[in-house]
Amino acid sequence: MPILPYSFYRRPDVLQVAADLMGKLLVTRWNAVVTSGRIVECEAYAGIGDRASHAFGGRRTARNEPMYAAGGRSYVYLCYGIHHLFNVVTNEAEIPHAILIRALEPVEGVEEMRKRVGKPRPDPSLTRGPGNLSKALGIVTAHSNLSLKSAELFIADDGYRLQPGWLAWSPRIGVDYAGEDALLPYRLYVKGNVYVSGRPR
DNA sequence: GAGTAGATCCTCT
DNA sequence: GAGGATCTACTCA
Repeated sequence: MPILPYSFYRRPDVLQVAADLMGKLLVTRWNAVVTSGRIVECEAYAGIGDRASHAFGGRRTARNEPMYAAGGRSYVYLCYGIHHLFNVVTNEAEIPHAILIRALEPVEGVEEMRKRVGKPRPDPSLTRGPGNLSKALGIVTAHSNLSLKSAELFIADDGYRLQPGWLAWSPRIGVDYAGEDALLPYRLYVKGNVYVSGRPR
C-alpha cells in the first residue's frame, strides 16, 4: 500500500491537497498496534493570511513551529485542555499551511479504537470529530512534528477513489472568532457519510 | 430535537 | 490570567 510521498503535501494549493487527501488512509502503529481510518472530512488552514489559522499574521511559537516545516509532517495540539487535534502540514518550508483532519471512517483496528475511547460498543462517534478521531487512533500532542512517512504514523493510498459528486465544501466549524474568514468554504466532507461531524446536510 | 453548561490545561499575553 | 480549530450530558420541549 503506497505511502503518500512528500511531493503530495508540498504543492502550493492547500485546498487541492485537502481534496486529494479525502478517501486516503490515516494509519497509526504505536507499539505494533495498527489502527487506521479513511479520511471523510477535513478543513484547510491557509497560512498567515487566514484569521482562523494559528499562523495568522506570521505568528510563530514553539507550539505551531511544525506548521512552518516542509509539508508532510504532523501538527498536533491540545484544544480546550482535553482534545488532541491532528493536522497535516502542507506546502514548502516557511509557508505554514495545514489541514485539520476532522473525521475518519474506521478501517483497521476497530476493537482497539473502541478500547481507547472506552465505549462498550463501536458506534459512528468513534472517529467523528477531530477530538474523537485522535483519541481513537491514540494520537496525542507528543506526536506533533512527526514525519507522515514514519513507521508509526503515515497516510497511504489504498486505491480507493471517491466519486467527485460525493464531496461538498462548507464553512469551517468552531472558528467564529475569525471574522469574515470564518465564512470561507474551506471545510470538505463526504456527503451523507455517517462519520462526518456537524449538522447533517 | 434544540440549546446550554461544564470539563480541563496548555499556550500565549 | 484568559481563552481555545471540542465533546458530552443534561435540560426543556
